[in-house]
Amino acid sequence: MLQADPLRERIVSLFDAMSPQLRQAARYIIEHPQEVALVSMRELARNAGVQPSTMTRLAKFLGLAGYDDIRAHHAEAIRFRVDGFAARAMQTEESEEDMAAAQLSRRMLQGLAAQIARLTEPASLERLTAAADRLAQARRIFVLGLRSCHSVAWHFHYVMTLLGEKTIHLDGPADTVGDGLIRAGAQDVLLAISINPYALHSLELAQLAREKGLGIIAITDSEVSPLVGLADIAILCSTESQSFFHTLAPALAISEVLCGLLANKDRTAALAALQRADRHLLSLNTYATAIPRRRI
Amino acid sequence: MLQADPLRERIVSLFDAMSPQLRQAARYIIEHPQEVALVSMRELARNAGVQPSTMTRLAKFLGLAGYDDIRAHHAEAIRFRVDGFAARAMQTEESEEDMAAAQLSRRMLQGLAAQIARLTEPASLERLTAAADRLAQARRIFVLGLRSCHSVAWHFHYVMTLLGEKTIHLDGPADTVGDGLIRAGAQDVLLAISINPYALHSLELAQLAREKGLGIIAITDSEVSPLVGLADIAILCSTESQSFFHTLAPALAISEVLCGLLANKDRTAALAALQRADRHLLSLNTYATAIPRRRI
DNA sequence: AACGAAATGCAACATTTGTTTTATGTGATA
DNA sequence: TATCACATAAAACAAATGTTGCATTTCGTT
Repeated sequence: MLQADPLRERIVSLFDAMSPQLRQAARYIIEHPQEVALVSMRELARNAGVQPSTMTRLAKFLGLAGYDDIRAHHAEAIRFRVDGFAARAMQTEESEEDMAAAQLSRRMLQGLAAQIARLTEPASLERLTAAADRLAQARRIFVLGLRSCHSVAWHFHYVMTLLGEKTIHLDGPADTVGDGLIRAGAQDVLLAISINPYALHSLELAQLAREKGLGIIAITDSEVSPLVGLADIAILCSTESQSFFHTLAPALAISEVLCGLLANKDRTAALAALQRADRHLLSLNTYATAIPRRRI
Repeated sequence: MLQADPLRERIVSLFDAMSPQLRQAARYIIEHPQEVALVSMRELARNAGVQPSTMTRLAKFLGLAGYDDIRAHHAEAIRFRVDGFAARAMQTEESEEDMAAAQLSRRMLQGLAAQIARLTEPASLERLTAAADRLAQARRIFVLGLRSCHSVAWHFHYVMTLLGEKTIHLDGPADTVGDGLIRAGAQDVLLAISINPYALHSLELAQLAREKGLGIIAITDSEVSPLVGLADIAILCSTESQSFFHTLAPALAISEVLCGLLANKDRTAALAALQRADRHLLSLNTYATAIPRRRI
């Protein structure tokens, strides 16, 4: 609430020009900004000790169309504080219609950045470190992410293969996705990634893993995700975006943090493993830094 | 945000006993707690995709007198949070090792958020919209991302399959990665994703595509990436992270923005396509929202 | 003191709100 | 298949909301 706030400043600057009743209303709004968004205008007027019409008149006095503008502004301020610096206004329907592409892009990116930044809340960090501990203890890590979540699952698996052979990616053609679990046991952990809408197969496999005694770490999108009940630890990521689709960027960020934490548990071993992987890939000519001269 | 909250816990614990519509309403409330206090019930219902009556029924189902109890509770939560962040700093009673882990996590996440936020610079936005335009014009889009970039390529492809059949994912077993380009021509575009160290195969395929006359859009990590010279448009994303590994979160964000921009070009068509995809997947029983009862 | 203008209170208005009632659909049971 | 119970959608409802017009009061000016 200490941020620059144009409406607030306007109220203050025009305060001296107001009538006594307007001042009383304005003073109450300045001193109880959050109440404006939380109660009805009539109740606010009652609490401020003025007539309802005074609130409307105050809005017009400020050059606004009506009281709703005041409320909308204060509601936005609350959202702003909760979401960090995200520009909200997702449900504004019509504005999205004619939004310039650049504007849509900016909004999407800012939203993503805010969602990732929100993962730094203590509750999330605790779950992240707990999950990393559990994964570190496991004999093997089975990684499961179907459909849209495949990208996250595969990324985690890929990075982990650079570190060692601990992970097994539950994926494959011809409906062999779950075959990896054949030899899974109580010493192992399943890292399951699934977001709404939840792939049925993911849930089935997670439950199977549970029955087999595996520990389960979930990356999912809600406290009421079906994975939460199955998992020992569930890390939550928001998936909402200003476009048609869900976003997986926060989920990917979580996956990357888990990799980072795991590597950090034994930095020298991680470094050695990475060097070995480097040598291997180098000897296979996997990488290049310039456009290759094509053969023939 | 994730503090102990009796009503919240009650919703979660009773979630499994709810009907589908009640669940949808409850899920939205769980995932958007602040909105409950900031908008009217009818608008909340609209955003949650349920009937207004469902909100009332949810309140009664939870043992409350009416919806106003739900709103009052969430409003109270917002009022309390005003100085809640002082209390939050106190509750961190972690071991030193966890402390370090949490610190690393926070640093990584903040870094990722900042990198994505930096993509909103005008130069990036221009390239993004130009790339989207080019992709929209193309007859087909070939998507190429190997090794670590597979996750981004696949995510782009997956989302685009929900919209139509425009993309072809250059991937496959048994060294058939490049086969998709056999029938590629000048009307097509290659979306190539590659970051340092650049997979040799990606560069070879990009060059082949160039020779075949395809347009090339690149998502890569540097102005001096070998892809920049090949590409018509190169979108740059930073990949540095506070850990051992490169991050792909910004690249994924770019991919998501491109999808969003493409869908935005014809919103009604996109909506129709998504609905058709929905129906298809629904009829295949692909998704579930609860733990499935396992067969035998 | 009297006038006029501005400020204020009050009541009626059209909307919108949350709720309840009434149909309609849907899926399980016998 | 028929039946029943239940979940859902649609419509109707009273209560409240924000707004407006008008009457009253207040206050400065003459």
